Amino acid sequence: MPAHAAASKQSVRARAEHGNSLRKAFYEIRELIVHGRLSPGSWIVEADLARHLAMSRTPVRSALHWLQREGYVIEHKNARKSRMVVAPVTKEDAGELYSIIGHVEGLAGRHTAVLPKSRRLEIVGLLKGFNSQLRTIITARDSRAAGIFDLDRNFHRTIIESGAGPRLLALHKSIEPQAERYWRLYASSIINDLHLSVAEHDEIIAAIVAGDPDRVERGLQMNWENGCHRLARVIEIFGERGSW
Amino acid sequence: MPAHAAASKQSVRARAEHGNSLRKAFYEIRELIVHGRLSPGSWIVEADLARHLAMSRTPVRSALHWLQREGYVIEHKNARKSRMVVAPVTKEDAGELYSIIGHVEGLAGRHTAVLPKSRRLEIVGLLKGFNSQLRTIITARDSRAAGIFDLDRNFHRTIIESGAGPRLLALHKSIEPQAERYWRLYASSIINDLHLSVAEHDEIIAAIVAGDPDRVERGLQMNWENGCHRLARVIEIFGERGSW
DNA sequence: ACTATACCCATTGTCTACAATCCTGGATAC
DNA sequence: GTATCCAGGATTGTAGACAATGGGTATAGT
Repeated sequence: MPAHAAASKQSVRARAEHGNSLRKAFYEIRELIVHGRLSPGSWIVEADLARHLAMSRTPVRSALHWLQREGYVIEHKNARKSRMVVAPVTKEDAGELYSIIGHVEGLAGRHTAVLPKSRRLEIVGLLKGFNSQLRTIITARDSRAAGIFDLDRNFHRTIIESGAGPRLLALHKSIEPQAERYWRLYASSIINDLHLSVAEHDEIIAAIVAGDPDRVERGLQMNWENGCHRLARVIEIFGERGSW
Repeated sequence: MPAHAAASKQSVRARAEHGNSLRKAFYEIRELIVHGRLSPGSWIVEADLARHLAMSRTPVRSALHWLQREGYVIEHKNARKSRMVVAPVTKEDAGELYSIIGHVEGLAGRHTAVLPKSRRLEIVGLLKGFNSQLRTIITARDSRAAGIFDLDRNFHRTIIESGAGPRLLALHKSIEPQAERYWRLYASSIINDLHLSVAEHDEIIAAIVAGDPDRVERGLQMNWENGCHRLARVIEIFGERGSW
């Protein structure tokens, strides 16, 4: 079948790209927002994004709706026309966001706390690993923000994935990445307080070892709440917009 | 401009419908799911829904993505083709859902609890109204499920809208309607236990009057947790699928 | 110079067409 | 009789076209 063979050659590329545009658009646009390449408050034009991502407006549009539902993008509605803008960055928003994440993680943590002891110790092993890596970075005064953020995220994600059911996990996955925006926008300054967060992580680990749901929940909530305070101080100094 | 005039005649209808399809699709499909007209676990075909709603697949498709993000619809992914099915109804899911709602409302309730006293009393006035209406229905043995559900929803929504910020409110609005599915599927049996829920509402009211955030949070969480237990018993008896 | 009005362009919301993929059913070979 | 494979329909994913709307700008009138 030479016809088939010829067709398959073309479809190698097509097959690889068909059905992935929406996902790709979602993650790429989210990346743009989280990394501040799309400045908070700036106005989004579907066609521009579509060109940038080399795809049609259809998947871009859907992706934007997802992002809107999750709070990365907000809608200026004039009658029935919706202008989308990148969600602005404010102290109030950070406070609410961090508080929600803290409570969501707290709820998941409660379940983690009552897992069988063997499983808990397994988890604690991972957590201690992440935390000691963080300590290493601190003492080395190595300020590669990316690595730090990933370690912190892995710490939390490990707890949540162990304890949360599918709904709670999905909720966490949709909310938590938004904290990354604030991390990245104000990272350089947050890093100085990293040792505080690491200490709070130790408390959380201890609580998991003890198998005390209330204590785990409180620990996680506190970690986020304190993180929010630390962040608020920085925002106070540097202003609310993603500058540049 | 006769051409313009002729065009405007056509556009009277078009103008009324332009830009509302997505919203309409979202709410109508959600309604279908919540009311059980789309049976849990059944397989969704975009084109069928589009025909049913008298619109093209595009807005339907977007609406389905929203619903997927919010958990009304889940995705059976085979490679890169996603088949959407109406989210099944299970005891586990109900438990997780109710727990999440309880904690989200609890968090909002904390803020409500620390509002100025005058505002709190104003809120409490509304709440007492809803609750006394519920009592009336109970004593009258009037089992119009719809009214009961709305009253209960208004009770909770009043608290949340008073205390929650935009993010938390959006979160609540996207999660809470899913409880309605369970209400409706098993309503007839839940109503018998309504007096318990009403009593719990009284405790919540008292906590708001006292201005005690912990107590308000606990009250709301308990209300949902107990509701979940009551629901679980019913599911146990009637089976997990939306029958009919 | 300032305001009001009308037009035009930028942008969004929807629709239709097409490409890719999956699933089912039947035909064929063993 | 059963297993396998091909074909065709059914369904999803993307692209591009088109209609509608809103805001900005140029122009004219005062």
